[in-house]
Amino acid sequence: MPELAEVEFFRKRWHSAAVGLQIKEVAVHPSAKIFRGTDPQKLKASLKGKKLLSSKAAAKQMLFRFSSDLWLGIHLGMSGDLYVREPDHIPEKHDHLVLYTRRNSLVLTDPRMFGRVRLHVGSSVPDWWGNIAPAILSPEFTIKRVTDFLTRRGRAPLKAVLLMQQCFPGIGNWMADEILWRAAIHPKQPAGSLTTSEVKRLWRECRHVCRLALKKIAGDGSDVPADLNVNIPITWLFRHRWKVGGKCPRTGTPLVHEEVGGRTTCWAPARQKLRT
DNA sequence: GTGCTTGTTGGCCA
DNA sequence: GTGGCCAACAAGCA
Repeated sequence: MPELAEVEFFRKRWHSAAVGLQIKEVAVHPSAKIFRGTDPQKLKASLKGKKLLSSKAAAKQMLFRFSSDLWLGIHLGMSGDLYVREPDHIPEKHDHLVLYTRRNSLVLTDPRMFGRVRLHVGSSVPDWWGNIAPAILSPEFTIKRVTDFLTRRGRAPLKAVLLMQQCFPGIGNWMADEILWRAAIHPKQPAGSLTTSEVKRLWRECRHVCRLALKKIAGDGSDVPADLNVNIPITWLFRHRWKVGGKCPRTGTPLVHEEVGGRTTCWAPARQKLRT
């Protein structure tokens, strides 16, 4: 499930529940594939007794910092979820990691196990964290950067290119469709064929969708919204894209669904025309 | 049973 | 070496 804003939502949920608290006990599901590359028993032994100091999110990744230079990196894959439960939570079928504090328990659940958990020890962030591309809302995400990337991936459909994390960190399937729909560009349009003004529109809508998604999904302040997605306005494609017979909220015309770039893609043909 | 699913990676091929 | 495409990973849901 999680794209940029959902990831931030999950980070906040763990953070606000347990920042400053000590991890009294840790439960791991030793055979869970999300621990690939990391020894779950070592992770368990390392985290026990440590205090959660801070956290951050970038792209679809999260990083939780604990005392003693310990860092927990989490990627939620397709179906991962972080939630908070009572202090005596008994792990359920897909709960692969549980961190117990005196007040609650932090639970990582992921049925499909496309997610990933890793441990890092050191005084600074792990190398892989530093390799995440500049955030879309950062000054480094420039029109030139986008133009160069689209040129390099010139023959690929734009939809597929928007999913590439090297340039568009945090964008996933629904955000890509939302951006293309707002920018009024066809998902199959070859990335290298965009006009200057189309690239500019694309760049602007990337930033716009990221900004609004963070606000609506992850919340404004330090508070965590009660639920994911409850605040998404009806004017977004998001609210219509999975409905049978769904209509474009701007034109009222039918939406279509088709696989583009290996992913189910939704668009409004009335707004998004393919240029040849 | 069938055919999907908000992600990423590695292998193949041009 | 680079870029484009696709299967694979695994489990649940309609």
